[in-house]
Amino acid sequence: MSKKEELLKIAENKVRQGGYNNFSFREIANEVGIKSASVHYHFPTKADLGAELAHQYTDAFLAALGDVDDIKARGENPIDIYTQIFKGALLTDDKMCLCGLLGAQNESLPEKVQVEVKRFFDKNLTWLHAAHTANGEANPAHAAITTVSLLEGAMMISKALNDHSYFTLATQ
Amino acid sequence: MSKKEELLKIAENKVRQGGYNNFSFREIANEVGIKSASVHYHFPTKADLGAELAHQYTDAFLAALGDVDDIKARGENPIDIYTQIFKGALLTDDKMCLCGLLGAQNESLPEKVQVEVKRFFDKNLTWLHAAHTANGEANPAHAAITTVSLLEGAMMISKALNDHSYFTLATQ
DNA sequence: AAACACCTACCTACCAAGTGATAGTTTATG
DNA sequence: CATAAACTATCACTTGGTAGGTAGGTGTTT
Repeated sequence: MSKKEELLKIAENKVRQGGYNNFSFREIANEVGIKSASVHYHFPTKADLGAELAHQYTDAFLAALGDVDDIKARGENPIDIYTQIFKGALLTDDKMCLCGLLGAQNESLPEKVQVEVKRFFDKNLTWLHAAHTANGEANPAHAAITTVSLLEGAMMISKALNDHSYFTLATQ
Repeated sequence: MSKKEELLKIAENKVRQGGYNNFSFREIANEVGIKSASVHYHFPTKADLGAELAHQYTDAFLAALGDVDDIKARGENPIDIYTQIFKGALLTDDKMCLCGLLGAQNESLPEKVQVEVKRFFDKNLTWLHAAHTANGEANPAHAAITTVSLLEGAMMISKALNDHSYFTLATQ
């Protein structure tokens, strides 16, 4: 794992705990064993780091989701898959969704980062629209926004109450 | 309106835009026309300010909700009232729910603030449990967490996508 | 009435620590 | 030798917080 990848991984954990302002170049540099000035070699500005973080997070999330048609071909329900991936993110890492937290504090973010957060939700809604359509939902647009809202909200409240059982209760 | 109340009002707006770190004593002091050192007279530490902010927000929110029995007695649906109050907070102020944002970044908050955020959601879930029970729901605990999750999530995504129509779509 | 203590709500002046960022330099690798 | 990836050293600025002072009001004692 390259220093750059390490920096992103550490920054991701910090952002998922406390938002965009919850990490500094000095902190993440210390944790990977380099100097803060060297972080600027990999990421010219903090906004660049934040944007790349959200971009890679989105790509990894979509890759984990897979293809709606493939899921249907396997005889599985894509909405169940989607829910399980959200649940995994919360239970495995005990952390919020990166783009969920960033989305909530959207107004205070550099524009570069806002664009990537928007991309995350656009892609999620597109995927969910396809999934609900494949499921024969009458109003896939409505079902899509409802699905992602419920999951992000349940995640947020589980973190606020420090009790994952609320997520389980909301999604069963 | 006293200086203290002004400070809280300005801090609230900033937190609802970008979280706990999105305001400083200097900023809010400047905006009300006093010095940052004087803010410490009203709030010994930043954590005290944050905690009082969340506490007052919760009280105001509960007051706006009113009593479940009264709502039922008027022949209205308390869940509709609850939804409308959430919608009003988003549309009127164009801002996230204060405790929603704070809840998402819970891990990075001073404990004093965490306690108040927890209080917000505990009280909300209690209110919703009573509301769904009054509505004759078979599983009021499940319905309560589902209701608040959907609304908080829809709010977050509407902010992320900078388009309130997603909130409307999710709640109709 | 005058003197006193006390309180509220601010002030000035300062501090140590942390912030993102820059310029220029060195070291290791292919 | 060239490039990548780090370094040292420093910058201007912001952060929460503290120490101590002060003007004006209230109340209480002499």
